[in-house]
Amino acid sequence: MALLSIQPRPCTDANCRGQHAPAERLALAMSLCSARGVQLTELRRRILELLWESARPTGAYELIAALKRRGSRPVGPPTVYRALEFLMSQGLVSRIESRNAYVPCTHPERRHDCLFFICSHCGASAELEDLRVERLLAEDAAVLGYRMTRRVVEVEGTCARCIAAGAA
Amino acid sequence: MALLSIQPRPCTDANCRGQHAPAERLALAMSLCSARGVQLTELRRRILELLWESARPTGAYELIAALKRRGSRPVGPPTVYRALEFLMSQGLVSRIESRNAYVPCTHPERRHDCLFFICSHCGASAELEDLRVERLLAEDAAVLGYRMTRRVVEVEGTCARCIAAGAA
DNA sequence: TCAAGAAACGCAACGTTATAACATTGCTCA
DNA sequence: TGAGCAATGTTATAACGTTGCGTTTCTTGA
Repeated sequence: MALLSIQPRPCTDANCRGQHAPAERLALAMSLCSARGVQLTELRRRILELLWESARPTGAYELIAALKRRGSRPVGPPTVYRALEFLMSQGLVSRIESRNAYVPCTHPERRHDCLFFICSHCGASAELEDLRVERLLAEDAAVLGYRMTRRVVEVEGTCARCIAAGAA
Repeated sequence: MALLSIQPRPCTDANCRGQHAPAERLALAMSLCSARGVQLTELRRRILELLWESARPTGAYELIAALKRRGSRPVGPPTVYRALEFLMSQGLVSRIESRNAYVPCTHPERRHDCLFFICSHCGASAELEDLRVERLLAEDAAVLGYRMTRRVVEVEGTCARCIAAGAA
């Protein structure tokens, strides 16, 4: 399940600065962390790479199994969850709430909550930024008197590939 | 924790038809089910009532405990999860993904995915319908080539009451 | 350069959420 | 009257996540 060969997911952002090749992504992640005075340790980097290499949102226990397959000595759940928490705190990874799974962020240099589109057939996910949605949600929050701190927007459906392949 | 006295959550919908009093809500749920040829059984009704009575999204195991407290003979997790699945399939209940918890829908007669606003301080949630958000998400899905089947929109923040009460 | 403190990690045990697999009940209807 | 079906019960286990505490590694500053 998942964690295949290296294959960056397509960028759907018109303003993409082109940092989606693995080497560039790693360089970006490292430079962001060092600029912020935090450590992108070996373990954290390996987990981030595993997420980059996966075709879809990946669960914590899948990551544990993948690390073991890669020959790293076994790590327990707390270790992986701590690394994921760190990566999320740095905007490098997002959690997909509806799947209990994690995806790498395509634009960690911008701190925001993205929209996620998840294919219920193949499991793949796409990330999108839409300021109009953010504005509307902020507006609705204000109407209700809420001070907004976090957005979870996850759209489930069938992706173009699976529709073409005849999926329901 | 939760499941206090009966206290319908406020309706934030301008077109509200006023069915939020417990008796009216029950009548509406029963009439919807019978019109659809499905059974709102004793167990399903009790669980729905517990959700109505709760001040916030309620977990499955909390419901199990609440049923036991109420003197119903003990039910196991599969039983509760099946009832919740039924209630969700009928639009009577929604799942809050970011909390692993369940809330009753204020407008079960309209089949749609709502926006949820959740207070990270007191845990209360509010439901809102916003066609503009739905339209934008549908549009974004179309751009990506997705056929949308379900929306999860959960905004976390601090509610007006908690802000007033001096919460962070 | 080395002690002190902080950050990261390892580990065992446990808690929480959800489902699989199979048995039972009770009702309807030919 | 018993086959068929929906709903529920039972047992076990899978899947996801956390607590608590001890050890290692890194940083920092005299």
